[in-house]
Amino acid sequence: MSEHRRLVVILGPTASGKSALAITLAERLDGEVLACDSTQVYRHFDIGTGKVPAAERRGIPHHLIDLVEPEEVFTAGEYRRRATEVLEEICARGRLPTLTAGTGLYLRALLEGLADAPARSEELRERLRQRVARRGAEYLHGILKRLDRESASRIAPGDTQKVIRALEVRLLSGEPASALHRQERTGLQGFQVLKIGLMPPRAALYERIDRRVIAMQGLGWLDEVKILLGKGIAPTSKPFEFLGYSQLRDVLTGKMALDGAIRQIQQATRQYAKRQITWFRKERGVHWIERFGDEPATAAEALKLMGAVKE
RNA sequence: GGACGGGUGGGUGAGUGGCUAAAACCAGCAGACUGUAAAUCUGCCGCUCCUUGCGGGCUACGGAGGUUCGAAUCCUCCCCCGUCCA
Repeated sequence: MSEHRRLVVILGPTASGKSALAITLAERLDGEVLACDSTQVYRHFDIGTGKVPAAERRGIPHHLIDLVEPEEVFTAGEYRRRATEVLEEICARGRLPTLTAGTGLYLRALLEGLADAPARSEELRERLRQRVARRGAEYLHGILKRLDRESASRIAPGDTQKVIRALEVRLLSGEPASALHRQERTGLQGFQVLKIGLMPPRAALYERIDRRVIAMQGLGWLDEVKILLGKGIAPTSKPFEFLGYSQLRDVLTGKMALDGAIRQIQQATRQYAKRQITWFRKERGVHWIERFGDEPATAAEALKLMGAVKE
């Protein structure tokens, strides 16, 4: 019964056509779309994060988008809570949840759960960061080596961000992160999950990325950034770290020329796509389709996988 | 025509006699990653051979010669590029 609830996950690198496929499937199967994307949860950052405009959603409800303001911090744990709720609601309505996943960590957090570790503490992080500033990254890694040898051996000394998180966990919980990570976690319960992975040929994907950046430009991306800055959103807030937003911010403050910025955004996006591919390759139980999500053949194959169509 | 400055590996750019297949950064390739994840980090990155080693060989710093045990580094001529003078 509860196992009869289904969840379709469409995962893949940026620009692989996840949204298009999700909308097509949702239309055919009475579904609703939910995003698994760390950037689309931010309000006002629309064009560059690739949110599907309302007019192009063909009436399909979209969830887990525009959850927080730019100055807020959003995390994988928060995503998991929200996504679980939304999933329940969609199922209660008797509809099929269709998840588009670009953020591997969030997907894992939702499907497999997170360790029972403490949430981040800004004060503690600040103190640790100051340590790094004064004594260097190696020093902080040395402390971790003393408090949690196993994590220290897994985290590169130069990876201050991860060293700080491991120390934070150890200091706040009293237990090494490595031990907490070994504990049983409860993942998503009661769903039969079908994972469809989009993996178009690399060269074609990169071309599409390049073209999409230009297209976003044509949609008024620069103006969007101008408005964001005009609203007084701190240029240092989280979403300004997202692909393109930092470059466009620099264009507006005269630190960079537009054409150079575009080239840089294209490049950074290609690099990001590669990182996503590296992550998703390890994801288990994925039905890979080596095509873009907006190709008819892809939808046909996906529908077949779901047993919705027989040929 | 003359005077300087410069031509280095895919790019930028250090290097002024041996420690240099040549810093650093970028790009590229591969990878890691359980609350910042569109983030953060790691490895490789001239060719080639094998007994895979702080291993061997070859090629490489505009071109051709030369000096030297040894040259990207010094000398000569030539070819390009930039600036200035005529």
